Amino acid sequence: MQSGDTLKATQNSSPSNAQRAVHALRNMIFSGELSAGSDHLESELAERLGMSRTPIREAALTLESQGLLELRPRKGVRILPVSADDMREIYDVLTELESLAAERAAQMGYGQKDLRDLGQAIVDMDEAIAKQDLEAWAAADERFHRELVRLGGNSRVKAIVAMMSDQVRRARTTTLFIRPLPTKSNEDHRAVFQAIRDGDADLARQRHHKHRQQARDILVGLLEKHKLSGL
Amino acid sequence: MQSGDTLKATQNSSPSNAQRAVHALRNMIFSGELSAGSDHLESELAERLGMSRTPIREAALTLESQGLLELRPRKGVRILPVSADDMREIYDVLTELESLAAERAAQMGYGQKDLRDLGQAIVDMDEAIAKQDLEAWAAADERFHRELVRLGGNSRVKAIVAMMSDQVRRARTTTLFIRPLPTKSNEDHRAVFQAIRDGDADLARQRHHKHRQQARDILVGLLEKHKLSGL
DNA sequence: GCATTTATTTGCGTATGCATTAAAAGATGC
DNA sequence: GCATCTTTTAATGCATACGCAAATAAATGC
Repeated sequence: MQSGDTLKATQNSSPSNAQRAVHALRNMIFSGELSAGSDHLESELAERLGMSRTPIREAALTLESQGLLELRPRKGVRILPVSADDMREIYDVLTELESLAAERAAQMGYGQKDLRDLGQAIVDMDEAIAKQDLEAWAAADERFHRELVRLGGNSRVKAIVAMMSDQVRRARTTTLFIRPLPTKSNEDHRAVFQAIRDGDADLARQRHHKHRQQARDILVGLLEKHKLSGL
Repeated sequence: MQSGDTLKATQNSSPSNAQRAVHALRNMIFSGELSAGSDHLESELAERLGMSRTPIREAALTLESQGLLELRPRKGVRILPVSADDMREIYDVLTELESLAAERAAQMGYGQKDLRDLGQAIVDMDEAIAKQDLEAWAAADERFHRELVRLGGNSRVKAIVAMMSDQVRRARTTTLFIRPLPTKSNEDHRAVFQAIRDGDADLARQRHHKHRQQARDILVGLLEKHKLSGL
C-alpha cells in the first residue's frame, strides 16, 4: 500500500493532482474497479477523478512504466491482465532479487532489534493462519518480504521488487482463496529468518530461493487451472 | 542503443514528439551533453529540442522512471549522477538477473543457430581486444549480454537489465579507458557460452554469476579511486 | 447485397496561457 | 553587518484549445 515509486521520497505537503491520480488509479486497479483487460479513455478517467486530462496522462505514463497499464493510441489506457506466464516471469525476478536481499541481509550482521519487524511478520502470519484469516496472512506475508528486501540494503532491488509485488497482489484476489493454507510457507520464512540471524548468507539465499520457487510453482499452477482469461 | 522501454513495441511509423524527446534526451545524457548532476529547466530543454514543454515533460517522466534523471519541482530536471555505491547496486541486480537468464537459456536446449549471435559477440570481442579497440569491445560486450538476456526468455528481466545497462553505459565513459584490458573477461564469456550450449544450467548460472561479480569489483574499485564527484 | 470510397466523428498529441508558489532579491529593523 | 520580513520573479502544474489521424458510419458503385 506504500508508494513504491522508483526512487522518490513522495512526502510532499501538497500532493499534486498527478500524484493523487497515480494513487487513485492504483487503488482502482487493485480493487478491481478497473478490471484487467478493460479500456478507459483518458477523458473518462479525468472526469471520474475530477481533474483534467493532463495529470491523468502523467499518471498513466507513470503506471505504464510500472507495468500496470498500457497506453494505446486510440483505444484508451488498457489495464494489463496478468497471465500465468506473466506470473512465472514475475516470480522468477522476485526469486532472484529477494534471495540476493536475504544473502546481503545475512552479511550485514543485523542485531536483535534490526530484525524485529521481520520476526514480527512471521509471528503475525502464524496468528493469521491459526485464525484462518487469509487477508491478514497476505498482509503479513507482504510485510515479511518487504522488510527482507529493506534489510538487503539495495534501493534498486527494493524498487523493482515493489513493482513486481504490485503485480502479484493483483493476482492474489484470484489465488488467495484457492491455494492451500500456507502452513509450510511460514516454516520457510522462519528458516530464512534464522539463517539471516545466524549470519549464514549462503543458507539464507538458498532457503529463500527455494521458498520462492515453490511459491511460484503453486501460484502458476493455480492460475493455469483457473484459466479465467485475465486477471 | 535500442529503446529498452518497459515493454513497448515502439515501432510506430510516426514517432511522436514525446518519443523523440526521450531518445534525444537519452542521447544527450549518454554523450555527456547533459552532464551528470546538472539541472535543466523544462522550458530550456523544450526550446533546445524545438518543441513545447508538454512532450518534454512526458519524456522526463519516462526517463525519471528509468532512473536517468529526477524531476525536482523548481530546480528543473536533474541528471542523476552514478556513484560507486549506485554501481554496486546496479551490478548486483545485473548479476542476479543475468545469471538467471543464463540458467534459463541453458535449459532451453538452444541449437547452433540460436546461439549464433551470442557466439559472434564473443568473436567480435576477441577481435576488438586484438586491435585494442575498446569502443568496439564495449559494443560487442553489450551485445553479448543483451543477447544472453534475450535467450533467457523473460521479458521483465530483459526490460530491467536494459534499464540497468543504461546506467552502466554512462559510467563507461569514465571507466572504459582506465580498466585493464578485458582479456580474462572474454574467457568467462566463452565458458558461459559453452555451458549454455551444453545445456548445463547450473554451471551457466554459476559461471556468469562469478563473471559479473568480478566485473562489479573491478568497476566499483575504479570508480572509488577516481572519485571524480559524479558520473 | 457486397466492396470500396467518402464523410464524420472522436480521442489523442501538443501548444499555450494562467494561477500557484517556491525561491531569490530587496527592504527594513536592530 | 546580520537577521527577518516583504516584494518580486519565474518555473511549474494544470486547464484548455485545437489540429490531425484513426476509427466508424454513411454513401456510392457495381
